[in-house]
Amino acid sequence: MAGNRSTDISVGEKNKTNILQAAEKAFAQHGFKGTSVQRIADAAGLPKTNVLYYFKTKQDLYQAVLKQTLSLWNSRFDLACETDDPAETLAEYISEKMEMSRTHPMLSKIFALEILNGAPNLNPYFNDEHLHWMQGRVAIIEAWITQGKMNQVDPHYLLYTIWASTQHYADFATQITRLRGQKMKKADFAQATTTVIQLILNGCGLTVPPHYERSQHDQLS
Amino acid sequence: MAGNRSTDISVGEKNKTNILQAAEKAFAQHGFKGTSVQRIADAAGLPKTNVLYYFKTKQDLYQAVLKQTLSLWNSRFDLACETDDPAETLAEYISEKMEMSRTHPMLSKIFALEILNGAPNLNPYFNDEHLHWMQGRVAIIEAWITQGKMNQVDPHYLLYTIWASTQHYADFATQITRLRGQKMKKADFAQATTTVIQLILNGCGLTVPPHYERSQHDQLS
DNA sequence: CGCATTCCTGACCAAGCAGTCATAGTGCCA
DNA sequence: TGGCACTATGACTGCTTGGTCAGGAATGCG
Repeated sequence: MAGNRSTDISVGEKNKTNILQAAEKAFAQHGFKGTSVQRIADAAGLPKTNVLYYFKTKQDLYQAVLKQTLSLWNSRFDLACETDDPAETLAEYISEKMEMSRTHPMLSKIFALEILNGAPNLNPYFNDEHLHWMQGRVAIIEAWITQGKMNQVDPHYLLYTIWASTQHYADFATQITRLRGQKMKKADFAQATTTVIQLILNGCGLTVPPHYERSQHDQLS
Repeated sequence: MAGNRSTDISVGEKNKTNILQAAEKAFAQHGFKGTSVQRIADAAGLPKTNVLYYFKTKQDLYQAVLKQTLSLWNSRFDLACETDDPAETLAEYISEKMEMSRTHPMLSKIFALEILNGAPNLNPYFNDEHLHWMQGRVAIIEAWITQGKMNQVDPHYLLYTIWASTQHYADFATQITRLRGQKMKKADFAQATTTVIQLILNGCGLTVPPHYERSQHDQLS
């Protein structure tokens, strides 16, 4: 038909991404067991058999969604080194993770559900990567401590705290929304981000870089 | 038969608690949808019909488990007032929550799963209680700030951070275990607790009370 | 046009599920 | 002894589910 000449992607690819989007939403909300292929198909506006045509099994589809999820873990912190400024580096890392919680809450939820279920679908490859990443980051933080750049804080628990307090805004959004009476908007996330940065950086004996400081008009009376 | 004369609880009560324990474990690991009544029955060593005899529906059983879960939220912080010492109060609160994550990880997971699923089973009563609690705690923290006892930190985000970074050790135990290579022991929890306290209290501009300080032999080289 | 590949789908099936029911054992009190 | 309440359970039912299959439509390409 006319009008679609610019889309050189095949109909198959288009359908696949469409299905993946619907699946992402469904899995994030209801978990693997709680999501039926029929529900995903309905959300994607396709017959169930068509979904099974592109992804042979529900497992395959879930694995594909999970793969996207793991891209969440990429960050500029991956490339940090011990000569970097800890305050700047950590603030940016927290900022990145908060932005992830805001813009991709469903992927965060899927990861959380996977962990809660005992992570049966996280393959050894990811585990190794993850462990390797962890060891590298821990070494850098320990170097910063040795150099006297920051307080002595166990790097493992520091990282867990950063993950927890940022992912929380995606995973526990339901709870937060109920307590606030409305969903967190972009400005709320900005405020939450500065608060988390303030807490953790000060907690490490670091000074919050000017760029990440609370802006004037956000001050309490 | 002989031997049971000291147990004045009826066989029914004994079975009920037995079933509840099995259900707690199963729901925490596989969620509501992912748990079959049969599985719970097997874990409890009873025929499925017997489980349904005590709890008419799977929903009922889940609700009963969830009710236990909500007891997690009780804390000595509930009774705090603005004349209390913020450092001492918050340190104790964090300590309590960490202890909950250590001793009742499954209940924490069930709560997390419930929230992730959109909290369809949290009744309005709990929501109201929870909101009321929140408002009370926020007021106290704001008073502390006004009194100059601690830095200006948005109380809401402070509380979220405390919840997140403590519950994390229950909900994400699988991830932590894989990264460490082994489960966290009691001593590890103690260290994690002091680290979280240090981070958050320093983050608020508070001094960690001596009792909650890292002990000497835990120091890094 | 002709053929192959990709795409699409209704009908169907076996398994697992929550929940019902009829039946039966058990302890207790009158 | 009879009756009642509680406890227990195998057999069964109706429904949802993931997945198969056979056949048909669209598309691209020589």
